[in-house]
Amino acid sequence: MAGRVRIVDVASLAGVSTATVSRALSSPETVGQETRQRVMDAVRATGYRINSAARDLRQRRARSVLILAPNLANTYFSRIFAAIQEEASSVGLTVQISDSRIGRDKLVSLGYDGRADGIVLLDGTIDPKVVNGWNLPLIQLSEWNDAYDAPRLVLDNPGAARLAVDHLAKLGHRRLLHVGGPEDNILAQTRRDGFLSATGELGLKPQVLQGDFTLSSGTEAARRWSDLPRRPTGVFCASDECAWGFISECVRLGFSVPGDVSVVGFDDIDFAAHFLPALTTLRQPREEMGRIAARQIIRMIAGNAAEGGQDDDMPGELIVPKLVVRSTTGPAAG
Amino acid sequence: MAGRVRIVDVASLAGVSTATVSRALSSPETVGQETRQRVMDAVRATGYRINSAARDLRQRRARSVLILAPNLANTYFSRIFAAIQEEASSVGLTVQISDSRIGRDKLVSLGYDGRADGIVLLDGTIDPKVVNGWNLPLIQLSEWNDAYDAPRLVLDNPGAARLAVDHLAKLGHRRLLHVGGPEDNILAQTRRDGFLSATGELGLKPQVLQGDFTLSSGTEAARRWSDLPRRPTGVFCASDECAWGFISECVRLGFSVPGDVSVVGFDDIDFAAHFLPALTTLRQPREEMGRIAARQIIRMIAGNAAEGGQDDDMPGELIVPKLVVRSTTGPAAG
DNA sequence: GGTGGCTATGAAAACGATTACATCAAAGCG
DNA sequence: CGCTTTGATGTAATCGTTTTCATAGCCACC
Repeated sequence: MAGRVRIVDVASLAGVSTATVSRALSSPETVGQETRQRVMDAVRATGYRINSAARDLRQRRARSVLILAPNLANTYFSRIFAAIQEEASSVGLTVQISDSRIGRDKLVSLGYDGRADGIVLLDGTIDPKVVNGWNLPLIQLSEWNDAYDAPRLVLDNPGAARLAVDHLAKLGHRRLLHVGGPEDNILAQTRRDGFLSATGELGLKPQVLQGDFTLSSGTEAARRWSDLPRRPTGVFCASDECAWGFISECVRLGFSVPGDVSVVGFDDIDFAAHFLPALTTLRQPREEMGRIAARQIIRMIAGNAAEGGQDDDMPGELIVPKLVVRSTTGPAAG
Repeated sequence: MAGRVRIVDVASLAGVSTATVSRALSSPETVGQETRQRVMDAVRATGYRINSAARDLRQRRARSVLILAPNLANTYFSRIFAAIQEEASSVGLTVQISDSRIGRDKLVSLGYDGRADGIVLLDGTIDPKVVNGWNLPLIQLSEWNDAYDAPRLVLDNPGAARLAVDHLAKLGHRRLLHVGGPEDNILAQTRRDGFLSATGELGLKPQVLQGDFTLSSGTEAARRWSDLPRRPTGVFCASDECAWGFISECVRLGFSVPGDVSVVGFDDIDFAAHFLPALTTLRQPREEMGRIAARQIIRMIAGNAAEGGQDDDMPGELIVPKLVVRSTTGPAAG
C-alpha cells in the first residue's frame, strides 16, 4: 500500500475531511482528541506520506536549503556539508547540494525555482547580479564577495597569515615565501595580502609564487623554490594540500624539512597531524563554521517566513584561526 | 521584477494562453514560429522562472536524485558526489544529499515525499524493509546489501584483497596481517574474507585486527602490531587512511617502512601518491563509479517514466580494482 | 464541394496538499 | 432564556503548472 496514498484516502478511511487530516498532522492541538486518534490510525493503516510538492506549492516554501560550492570533490568542504546537513535535518529541512560552476542560467534558476528557501554560498566568484537577484535568505560562508548583499561567516584570513609569519619570524626566518592560491579567489587574495603586510611590518623579505591550493601546485612550487638563488627558509602555503605537495617534493629533491626549510600550511585537515613530519598549520574550524552558518540560515528562513522578507542586519561574523605548531617548522639555520 | 512572476503573467504579456507558454518552453517545436518568438520575448521581459513545486506536482516527478551516504564528512565520498552531481546536472536533474543515519522515520519519508525520483544508496546497513518499501528507482553504490531489491555497482572487494595478498606473497612475506573495517560493514567483511581465503590458498599465516577505516584505528593497530610476538611483515589495510595511520605510527615507534614492514592500503585517495613514502594501494575508481551509477539511475528514472514502473533486470556490475605499487611495500627481510 | 488530416491554439481539468471562511453544537453569561 | 463565545469540523478556493480535449483554420484530395 505505498506511494499512491493521498490525503483524501486517509480522510475517507478516518471518516473526516481532508482539512481535518491536514490539521491533525500539522497542528494536532486544534483537533479533537478522539478524531486525532482516528486520523493517526488511518495514517498508519494506509502508510500515508505527505507529498511535498503539493505542500510546497501551497505553502510557497520548500523546507530545504541549498548549498552551493565550487568543486564538490574538494575534501575541504565535506566536513562543512556534514555539519550543515546535520543542523538542517534536525529542524526538518532537507539539503540540496550543487556545484556552483554549473553555468549562469542553471544557477539563476536554482534560486528562483521555489525548491530552496535558503542558500549557503561557498563561492565568492559568482556574478553579484545573479546572487543579489535571488530573492532568498542567503549566507556567505568561507569565501565571500563584497558585492553580495548578504551576511557572511568567514575566517580572519589576514590574521591567519600574520600568525604564520610571526611564527616563522620568531624561529629566525628572514627570507619568506608564500605559495598562494588562484588570483581570482578572495581567500587567496586576503591570505597573500596578509602575508605581504605582515612581512612588510617586520622588515622581512617576502616572495610569492602562485598556486591553486592543490597538491600538485605545491609540488610545482617546490621545484621553483629549489631553483631560487637564495632560497627562502620559511614557507607559508595557502592550503594544507599545497603545503604537503611542497614538502613531499622538497624531500624527494633531497632537502630536509624543517632542516632546510620550514613550512606552514592552512586548514588543518585530518591528515595534517599524521603526515611525516606532522604539519604545522592554521586551524580552520570547518565543522563549527558549517554549524553556525546553518543555524543562521535557519533563523533567517524562519524570520523571513514570520516577518515577511525583513533581511537580517547583515553581521559579518569573523572566525579566528589558531596556529597549530607541529613538526614542519623549526629554527632557521645559522 | 523577480520571484513573483507566474506563467499567466507571461501569457498575458505575450497575448497567448498559459498552455501555449508552457508548450513554447517545454516543446518549442509544437508552437508556431512567430508565437514562440513572442513568448520568449515575454519570458525575457518579465524574468519569468518556472516554479518547480507546481511542475513537480503536476508531472509527479521531481527532476531530482537523492544521494544517501553514511557520514558525509568522509572524504571518500566527495569525489563520488561530484561525479554524480555533474552527470545529473547535465540532464537537468538536481541533487539532494542526506546522511543515511538520520533516523528511520525521516529516512522513510525521503523516499516517499515525492521530492526525489531516484536514489543512489551508498549505505548497506539500512533496514531492507525501508529500502524495498521506497517505490523508486534505486541503485546501490560501493556498499550493498543482498536483501535490497535493486541493482548494484560495486568493487570486486575479494579480488582486490587477493591482489594485495599476492603482491605481498610475491615479495616473500609469509606472516600477513589484515587491519579490517567495522564488523557490520559489507566492504570490511568481503575484504577480510578475500584476505583470508587468498592467504589460505597460499598456505600463509593470516592474522586480523579490527579497525574502522580511520586514521586513528590504523594508529591503534600499529601499536598492537608492535606488541605481537612474531610480527607480521606484510600488512593489508582496509582503507588508505587506516594504512597511513598504521605507517605513521610505525615510523614514530622506530620501525622502518617498508624495511621492517610492508603495507598495502585501499582506495588510492589523492594523498596516497604523495605520502612519504608513497603508499602502495588498491585503486578504486571513485569518480568513474559515481559517473556510471549516475548514468544508470538516470536511465532507470527515464525508463520508469516511460514504461511505467518496470524495474531493470538488476545487473550487478563489478568494478575491477587495480594494484598500484609504490613505496610502502618491499621484499621481505631474509 | 465534402471529407479527412494537418497544425496551432485555447479552455479547463487535473496534480495533492493547506487554509480562509462558514457552520454548528455546546457552553458561558447576565 | 436569548446572545455571544468558543471549539471542532467541513466546504471550497488556492498554490502554479501541465496536459487533455475541443475547436478552428487551412490545405489537399478525390
